Amino acid sequence: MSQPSIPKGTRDFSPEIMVKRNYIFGIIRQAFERFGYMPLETPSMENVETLTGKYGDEGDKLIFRILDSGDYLKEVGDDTLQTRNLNQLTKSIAEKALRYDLTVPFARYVVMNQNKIAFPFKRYQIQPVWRADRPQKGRYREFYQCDADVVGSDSLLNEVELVQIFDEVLTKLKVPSTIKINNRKILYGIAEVAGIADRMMEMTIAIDKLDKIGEDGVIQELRGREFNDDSINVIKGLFGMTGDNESRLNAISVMLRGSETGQKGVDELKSIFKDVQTLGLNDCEIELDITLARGLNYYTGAIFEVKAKNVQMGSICGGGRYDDLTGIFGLKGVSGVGISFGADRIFDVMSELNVFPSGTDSTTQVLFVNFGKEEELYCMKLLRDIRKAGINAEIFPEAAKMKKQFKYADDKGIPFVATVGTDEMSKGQVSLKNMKTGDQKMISVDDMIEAIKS
RNA sequence: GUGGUCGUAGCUCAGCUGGUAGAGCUCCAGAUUGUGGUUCUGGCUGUCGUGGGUUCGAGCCCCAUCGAUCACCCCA
Repeated sequence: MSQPSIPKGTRDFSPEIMVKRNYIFGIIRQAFERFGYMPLETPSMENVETLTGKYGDEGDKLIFRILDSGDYLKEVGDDTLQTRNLNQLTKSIAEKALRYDLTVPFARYVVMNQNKIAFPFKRYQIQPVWRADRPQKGRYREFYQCDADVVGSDSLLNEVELVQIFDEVLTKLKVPSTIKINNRKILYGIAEVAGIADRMMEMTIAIDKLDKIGEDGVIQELRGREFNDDSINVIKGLFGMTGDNESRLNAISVMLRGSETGQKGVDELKSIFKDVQTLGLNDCEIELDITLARGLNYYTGAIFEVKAKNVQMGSICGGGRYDDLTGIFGLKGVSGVGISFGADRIFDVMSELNVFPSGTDSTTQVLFVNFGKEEELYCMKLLRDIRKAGINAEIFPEAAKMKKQFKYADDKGIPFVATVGTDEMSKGQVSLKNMKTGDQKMISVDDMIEAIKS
C-alpha cells in the first residue's frame, strides 16, 4: 500500500474536531446524568446471533461480520462451499459481528444481568456503532450514538422526561429542533381500520415517505404494493388533517373508533402532549407527525424523531418505546423506552449553523513565549502555579522567533499569549496579550489568572 | 444492493477537436533581532487516482479497477 488510507465511510477526527465533538458529548452526558441515567458500555463486537433478526431483513444485510481467526474454512462443509450458500457460509466462518446499534446490546445486557439490576433500570451509553451502508451525506459506516433508555417501567412519565432531555440538550447546543412524535399503536389502528393489519409495516414504510414524495407518491407506492382502493382511501384520510396537535389527535380518534389499539395509542399521545405542554419546552417544539414510522421493528408505542430547524439534514435523534425487546432474549414482560442522539449529524448541523461557542477551538487557554533558557525556567514555575489554578497552559518548547511562536498560538486558536522577558521578570509581572482583540497589558500573575478565567 | 457525477500541487479548481501541465489560496523565507491574524516581496510543490489499451504522441479517447460524491433502498 503506497498511499495510506482509511476504510470507506470512516473518518479521522483531528484535534480541532475532537474538541468540538467532546463538547457535544459532554452536554449530552451531563443531561443524561441530570435525569438519573447511569453509564454503561458494552463490547464493540457481539455474537452474530445476538444481532441478527432484530433489525429486519435490510438491517441484517448491514451488519458487519468479523471473520473468525485461524483456519476458519476447516469446519465448513464441502457442500456449503460448492453451492456457494452465502448464509450458510457466513454462519460458519463469522461468529462475531460489530454492534449495529446500542439498544439491542443493552437488551442483551439486561437479560444477562436481570437478577442484579434494580428496576426500573436507567442507563445511558455513548459508543460507536457500525453499519455496512453505502456512505453519503450525513451517513457513515462508523458513527456514534448517544442512547438513554429506561426498562422496567410502563409509565408515560418516561416519555415526557425523554422529550425534556431532547429539549435540554438541543437548546444548550443551540440547535432548535422539532421533536416529532407518533405512536405505533396508532399506525396499527390505521392498518386495522383499513383492513390491512397484517401489512402494517409495508403501510408505514409507504406513508413515512409523505414529506419526500408527496400524497400522490405515497398513493402510487401503495398501489405498487397492491393495496386495494378501500384501504388506500382510509389512508388518504390522514393526509387532509390540519390544525394543532390536539385537534388532529381528536380527528384521528374519530377515524380509529373501530380500533381498540388505535384508541390506546391516541390516549397515550394525548397524555404525553398534555404533560409536555404543562411543563413547557425551551427552544424545541413538539409536533404530532402521523406519518412518522421509523424503521426499527421493535418499537411498539411512542416513536420519536427529531429534525433540526433551518438545516437540510436527516433526523438527528430518534427513539421510541419497545414492549418486548428483552423477550427475544428470554425475559418477558419488560417494557422499555429510549432515545438516541446522532452526535455526528448534530456536529454537522452545528458546523452549518456556526453555533460552537468560543473556547471550543482549543483546549489550551494560554501560551507562554519562550525567550531562552533563563526565561524558560522562570515561566515553567509560573506554569506550575497557573495550572494548579485550573488553567490549561503551555510554553513553546524552544526559543524560536517570536513570529513563529505567535503564529503557533494563532493557528491553534489559543486565546491568550503571555510574554515574559527580562523586563517582566524584574517587575514580577507578565505581558498578557488577548489574541482576539489584540490588547496587551503588563499585569501580575494573579490578575492574569483572573483575566483568563473570565 | 441499484443508478448518476467526478478523481490534475497540501486545498479549490483551469487545461482548446489528442502535441510532454497552470492559477488562486495554503505553506516556507524576508520586509519587521519582543508580537500572530491585515499588507508587500521572493521561493517550494505534481507517478495528472491506479493498471492496461488505441496512437508517432494521452491529463484529454477506450476498457478495467480503486476512491470520492449524490440519489434510490434503508437509516443516526
